[in-house]
Amino acid sequence: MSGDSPPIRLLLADDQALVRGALAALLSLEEDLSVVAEVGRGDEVVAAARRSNPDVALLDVEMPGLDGIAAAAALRTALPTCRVLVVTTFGRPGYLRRAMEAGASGFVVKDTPARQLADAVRRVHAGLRVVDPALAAETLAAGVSPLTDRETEVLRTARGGGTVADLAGALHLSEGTVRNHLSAAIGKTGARNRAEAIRVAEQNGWLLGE
Amino acid sequence: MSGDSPPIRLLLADDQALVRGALAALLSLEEDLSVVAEVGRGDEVVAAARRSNPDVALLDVEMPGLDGIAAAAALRTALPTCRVLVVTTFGRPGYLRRAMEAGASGFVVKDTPARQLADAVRRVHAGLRVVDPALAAETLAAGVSPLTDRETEVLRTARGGGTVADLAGALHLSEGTVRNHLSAAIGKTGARNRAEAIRVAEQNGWLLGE
DNA sequence: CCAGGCCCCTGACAAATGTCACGGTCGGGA
DNA sequence: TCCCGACCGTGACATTTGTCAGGGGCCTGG
Repeated sequence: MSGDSPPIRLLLADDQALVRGALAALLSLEEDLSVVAEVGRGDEVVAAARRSNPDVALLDVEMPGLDGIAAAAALRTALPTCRVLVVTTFGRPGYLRRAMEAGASGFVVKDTPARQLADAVRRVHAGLRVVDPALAAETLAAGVSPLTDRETEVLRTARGGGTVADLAGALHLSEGTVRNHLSAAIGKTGARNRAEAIRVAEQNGWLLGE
Repeated sequence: MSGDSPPIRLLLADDQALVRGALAALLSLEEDLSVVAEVGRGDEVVAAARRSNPDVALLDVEMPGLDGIAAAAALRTALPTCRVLVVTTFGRPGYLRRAMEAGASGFVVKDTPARQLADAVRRVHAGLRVVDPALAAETLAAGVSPLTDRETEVLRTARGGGTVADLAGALHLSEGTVRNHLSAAIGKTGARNRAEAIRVAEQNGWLLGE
């Protein structure tokens, strides 16, 4: 923090241009931080990082092209020295878990006061981990997704809201199989509906990833 | 814009503290703008505005307590001189329509480049209207909600994802009536499902307000 | 006054959905 | 090796959902 060390180089990834720019403005107020790249899609993160060589990347989870978790994983392998701080709207347990598994160093929800963001960045840059304690507890409580791969896939496809026949067609499965998977998912989520099951799974962040 | 006129006083309302603070930072970079109040709930807008007497209020639509549209209406009656600029994540046709009906002067989606925000604020302050042309066209095309009050209410309640019996209980209606309203809504939205109907109505912004 | 719209209810029906029991394949442990 | 679990499928079944045709009450505008 003594004035003459080079500033921390930041990459910002968020699909909403306005908040992206606003975050850039916010972070640029800090003397020791410098925004060196901004992207609006997950699949542009690695390329931009290669060009600009940031110290810390702030990634949103909900992004077109590639979600922030996957982008974090890709970034970690491409530039292992670059730390990742996930900044997201939704504090879903599964998001946090998967972000950490993907190699993120920090996880911040957009509810947190603006002043804490710069500190989070500095902490992450210093090699520390930044996680909201309450969310961490919730994550432990929620546990890993009980859904099998196929069930997850079926549920994710069902999100669009089609009939069983549609799902069967889209997934190249029999209607009966689709119904079985859905039934299993409904049971495991404790829901009474397909719709409820989708909501539960979504809130827990179980519908992400491949 | 000649340097010595007093700055435009701004009120910011957004439930996500981080973006709220970030927007404040972004707008504070402009010489002629000054953020005089920040709130995180719709039902705090009027009180904060009374205290700080802003020239322009930037309101998010999705907020706890009171949605941004309703807050805009309340603000317009409480402080008619204060202009309203709605800043929202979703460019839903119904949102724009209702924002305008509520007396908003401008409507900006969070996808727009950050640099345009300050200009939008200045335009609104100058008495002009600010609307994304593409979204305006879409709004005209989408038209007013075809749903009757009751249908809207049933659909909004059904969003939570319960069985017909649940809805009937929550709304103090007969199950048959609920089914009839749902059926009508499904027909009017062109959907094939309850779930699809909800999605369509939500995307068009037909599920807001009372 | 009457027509028309919205609201509420009933009852019956077809279609979609959810559940269950069952068999079979395949791969990875014990 | 054998067993277990995930996976795919079938078929039958109960339940829920969506549709339709009615009926009445209430209000509003012509």
